[in-house]
Amino acid sequence: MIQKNLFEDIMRTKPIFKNREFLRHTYIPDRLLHRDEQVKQLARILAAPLRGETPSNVLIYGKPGTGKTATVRYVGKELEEASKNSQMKVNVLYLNCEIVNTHYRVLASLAETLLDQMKESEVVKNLPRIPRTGWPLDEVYRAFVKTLDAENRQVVIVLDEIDKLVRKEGDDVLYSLTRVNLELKKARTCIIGISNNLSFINMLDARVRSSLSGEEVVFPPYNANQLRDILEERARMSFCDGVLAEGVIPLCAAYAAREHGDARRALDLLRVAGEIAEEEGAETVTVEHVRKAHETIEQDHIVEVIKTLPLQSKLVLLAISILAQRKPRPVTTGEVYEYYKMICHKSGTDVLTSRRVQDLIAELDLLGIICARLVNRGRYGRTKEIKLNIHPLQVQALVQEDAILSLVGPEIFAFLSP
DNA sequence: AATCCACAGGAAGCCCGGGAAC
DNA sequence: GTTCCCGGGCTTCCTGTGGATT
Repeated sequence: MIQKNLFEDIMRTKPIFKNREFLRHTYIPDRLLHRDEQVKQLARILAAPLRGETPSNVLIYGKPGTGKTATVRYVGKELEEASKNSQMKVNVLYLNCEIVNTHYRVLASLAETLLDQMKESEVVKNLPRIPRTGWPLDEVYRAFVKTLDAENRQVVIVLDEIDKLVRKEGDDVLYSLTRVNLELKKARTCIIGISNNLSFINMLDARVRSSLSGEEVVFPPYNANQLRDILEERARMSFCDGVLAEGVIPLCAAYAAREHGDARRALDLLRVAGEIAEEEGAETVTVEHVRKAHETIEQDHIVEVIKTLPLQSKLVLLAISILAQRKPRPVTTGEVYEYYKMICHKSGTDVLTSRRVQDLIAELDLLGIICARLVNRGRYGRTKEIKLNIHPLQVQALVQEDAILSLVGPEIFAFLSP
């Protein structure tokens, strides 16, 4: 009985998606809507290499999901194409500094990408390969410079999330990258830095700052109308004809516009809504599916955050969840601390001071897992009223997954349950 | 008006692990 | 290998807060 219906059911319903890949934010579209201004500006700056000149460095700002990376990649691709027909060779090196963020690995990774791009060339054989680890920094730097300078060319270095490279004084990587032209005989480089953090520039060394911010391109958030255009374009490519009900795209756009115009968010929303509809066996995607998708995404986010919380924060959260389950009114800092101490004793964990726990509660609030409101209760002091933003039982299930707490064993949870 | 509760939250400093420099 | 430095987690100590109570 199972076998017979299994595929029948699936085949009977009409498909929702043509190709959902176009809804992923890793996909770079052939044309970028509502970013003409930025594309033009960037192209104007980056046209210099084609004339054999070195372009100035560029800093690109904008909130997440405003199309910064997509635009730069798009312009970069076009630039490489155009360079094939000109006498000047151009290489575009893309690096995400969130993933690669140490001095050593930035240089090594850039050199590696470049070697990769010139693997047909003869000179490649004489160039050093930088090992993953082991060399002193100056040697890595020399190898990097040698690789850059192997040919006559312009190298555009794109540093995505460049702010991740800056920690107070330690911007040596950026310093050496901005100075590297002085050591090159044949090649020229320029840097495109992408950041969603406007204030990071203030943390830079003055010399690096002036060098980096030769040109600036700002990416404003998309408004709801623009998001709608983007979604409509992608929806045409990804969904089967006529499966999207009236109002689906505007609602996705509205949700995302509320989240400071994040196009990624909008695309995710649309994709998840489609997936939910598919799972339900529905033939069309409705606004109700979008609402569910919105909740799912929000929920997934919180679940992920809780899972990765440090142990002590989990214990505090556990205390809050149990108290919240036991009584209807909001719990206070003092109550949480008392209960937290008890949990620590039962589980054999170190007990932190109440001051520290105050900070942990503030962090949980900031993460959106709880909602803490400062209240004055006159004679009965001043405290925070804490409410949980998700179901207590879900919190307890998630916390129970913690490796350290699972070593303690389930008896602690048995003891804690009401 | 004075008091007082139950914390909030700032400042300073300790401790420890990890990476860089020597 | 050793020393130095740095940042993050944490503690200690402290001052501030605003309305119910006296």
